Amino acid sequence: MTRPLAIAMAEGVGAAIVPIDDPGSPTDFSPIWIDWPEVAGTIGRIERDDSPRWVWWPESTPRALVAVDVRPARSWDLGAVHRLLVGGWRNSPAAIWANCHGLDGASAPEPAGAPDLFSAAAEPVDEDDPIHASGHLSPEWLAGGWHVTPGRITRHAQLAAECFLRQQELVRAVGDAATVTATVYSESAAESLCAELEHDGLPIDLAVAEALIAGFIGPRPADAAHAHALAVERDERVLRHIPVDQRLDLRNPANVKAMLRRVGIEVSDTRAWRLEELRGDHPFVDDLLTWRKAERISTTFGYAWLDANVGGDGRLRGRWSGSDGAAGRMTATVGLHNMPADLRPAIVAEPGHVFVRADLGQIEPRILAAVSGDVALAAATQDSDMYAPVAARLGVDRDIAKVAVLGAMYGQTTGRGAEALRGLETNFPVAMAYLADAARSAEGGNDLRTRGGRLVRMGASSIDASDAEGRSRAAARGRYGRNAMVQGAAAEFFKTWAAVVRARLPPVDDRARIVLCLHDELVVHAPIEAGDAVARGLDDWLQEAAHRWLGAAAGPRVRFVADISVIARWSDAK
DNA sequence: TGCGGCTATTG
DNA sequence: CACAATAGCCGCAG
Repeated sequence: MTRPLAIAMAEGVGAAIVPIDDPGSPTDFSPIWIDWPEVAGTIGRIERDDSPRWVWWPESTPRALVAVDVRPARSWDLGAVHRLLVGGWRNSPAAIWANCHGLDGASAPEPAGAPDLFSAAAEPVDEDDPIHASGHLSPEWLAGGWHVTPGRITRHAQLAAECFLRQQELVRAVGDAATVTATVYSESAAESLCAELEHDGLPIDLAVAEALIAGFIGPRPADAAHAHALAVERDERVLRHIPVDQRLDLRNPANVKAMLRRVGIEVSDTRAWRLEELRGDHPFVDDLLTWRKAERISTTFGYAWLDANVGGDGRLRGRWSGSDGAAGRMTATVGLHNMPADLRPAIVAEPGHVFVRADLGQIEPRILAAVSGDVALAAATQDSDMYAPVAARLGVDRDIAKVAVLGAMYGQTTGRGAEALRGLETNFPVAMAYLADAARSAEGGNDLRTRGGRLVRMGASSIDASDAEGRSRAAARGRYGRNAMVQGAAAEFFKTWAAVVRARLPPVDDRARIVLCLHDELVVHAPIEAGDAVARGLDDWLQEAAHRWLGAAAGPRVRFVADISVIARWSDAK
């Protein structure tokens, strides 16, 4: 049994550790205090000797540990568990505490702000007491960060220990305890990974990046005036097609629509995919689409983006979240998840290093086979291209089968795939019923839980079926819920894989690090000589992750596959 | 100044 | 533009 240790720390002050051995009264446990100079050494030694499960409040503690070069293997991230249990993205200590104590988050006390007419009569608060009279965590106490003391840090650790024991009980109450506990561990590991991704950053070659950007918008402007002049010049190349007295703002979609009408083109909106077919109708359209591309680079992925997010060490850094949003996928800022493919040649491994890139093949339909327990669909996953056997069963082309399967998971009701949907229902009735059940439940406003136990909240009443707008909202909820069960389980599986890779990389080469997670893709930065071993590892560790993830609940055998390559730059992958 | 609409990019 | 995300700019309400 891995020993749980609650930990809280503050840079420059020290760390408090509270052993959690007895579920009786954790706040009575004797805490261990470590002064700042000894923090890295002592915690590193405990990690090596005992490998405990560290229990912590989210975000600051894992980041503080990475900053002192401690990367614990096992954790129980109270924020990750809270998000799993109650859904949504909140992970503040106040919200975690409230849920652990059966309190309504809405009744939480507001922090006392600047004195005004109404707060003048408020009762004085004791800033040394963490518990408010309402039972919630005291906002004044939480806000007392300016006065960080060993006593206060120790109290944080004790409160974390208390929440851990409550969360353990809540986790046991959610579905299959082994599955949910396994998810808690991998979700917590993902939070550690997020802290590490923020710390390590993604290698980027600045010279290559600048050259690529220059290809779209020209060389770096000397000053603001020059930048403005270049922007006017770019605008002019599009507006030249419009009479001078009728030129409008290219950044205003309504104006663009009006100018399109001026050149004889009538559209309901001006999105690129719609204008693409009209490229040949008038040169204005072609120049407009080129302008849009350049404008996007200029505003979102231009020189300012490099200046703001690339460090002096040539690493691109953004904020990472282990489970934001609806179904619990990882998210990242500053374009780490939506960088245009055109800029990817700038993501280059450092000298003496390679990227080992692996992406899961057809992850969502494979996950659907697993979570639904559909034996026929699981049989199809034995093929490295599972759409081929599905197409054979349906008697349609592979592309039709693929669109139909994706359509079923997204809730599509029209188009090419809709006809093949009936074939899916007769050949894979278990999987289709699983999706239909999720959709029906969500339409009615009922919350769902993913296989790993994540609550997917609908936040809507079931009385919406009276009018057209209400039916439309209900249908949207149905599509959302149907997809969340698959996308969410896929996210949980991906994080299981990432957690295994994170745990297994150091023995192969402790300089090999995960530098990017992209929903179904992992990028590891490794010394050249470790590249092949890491590549073999990624596949082995995928099988290990599949074994763990599938093993936690009964179901047919499902095969997972990955495409793995050892490359110098991100864009080199197929 | 905050928010919804529109747009672009990715999985 | 099915499901999800981040992020920029614009117009408009307050």
